[in-house]
Amino acid sequence: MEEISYGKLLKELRRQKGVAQRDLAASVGVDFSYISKIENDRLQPPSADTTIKICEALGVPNEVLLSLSGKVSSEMKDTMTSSKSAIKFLHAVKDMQLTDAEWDKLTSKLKKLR
Amino acid sequence: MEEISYGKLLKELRRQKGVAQRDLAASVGVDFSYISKIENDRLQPPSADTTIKICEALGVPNEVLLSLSGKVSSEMKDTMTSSKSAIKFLHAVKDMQLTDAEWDKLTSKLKKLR
DNA sequence: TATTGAGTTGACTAACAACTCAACATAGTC
DNA sequence: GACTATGTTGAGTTGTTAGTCAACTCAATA
Repeated sequence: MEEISYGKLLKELRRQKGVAQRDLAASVGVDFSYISKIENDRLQPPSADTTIKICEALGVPNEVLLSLSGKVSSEMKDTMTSSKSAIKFLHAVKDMQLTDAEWDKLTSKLKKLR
Repeated sequence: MEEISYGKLLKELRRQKGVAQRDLAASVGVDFSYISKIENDRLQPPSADTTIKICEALGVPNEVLLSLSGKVSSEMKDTMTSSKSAIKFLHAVKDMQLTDAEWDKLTSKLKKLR
């Protein structure tokens, strides 16, 4: 089950919406040539923040591209490293190597926490 | 409840073991002057990888200093961004702004998952 | 008092991330 | 066949991270 690259997916999404690289770049706030390189996988995926803006500009959920980018927003990093308990959790999680199903279970447990 | 700084704790741990900065630095693989600056909080805590080496050199669990460093190993980052489900979890967690107690609860739920 | 061991400090740097800028190619259209 | 819209490429830029190097201080000891 090959995973599609960030670039290929971005190109596909952008074309689906019928948006030009320049227009997308303008609404995201980057140079259009950067978009080109990203789409052709010449560069690493953009920062989490830029990816989020891209998703917003294209009207797709952030997660679509974020999960392919392998990046975490600085905000997110702060959330996860702000307390010892959070870091302990991270370690436990790393040691367990959760499956997707387990992640989902954990998310629902999380929501029941309040 | 003031939290001790990374530097202060490192200095304390190192002295407890009776190790000189130069010796610690040598076994970690950094310049000894770097250790000095870290201990006096002149620089930000080292990378997660270096912190782990420091803990190993001093014979204390990684978590002791890692939790104060506010950093996440690249390995950890991979764990957290490797799947869409994990990323969904991260978003849910960010939105909730968990307390320490809640993190601990979540960790115990995590352990009961298997 | 010279030397040795330990720690501190300022200035500098290498590597990387996340881009920009300018030039060019290519296809359609007036 | 010039003009326009779109995309690609190479080289360079900016900021940050994670340190290094050389010079110094201070205390103990031979």
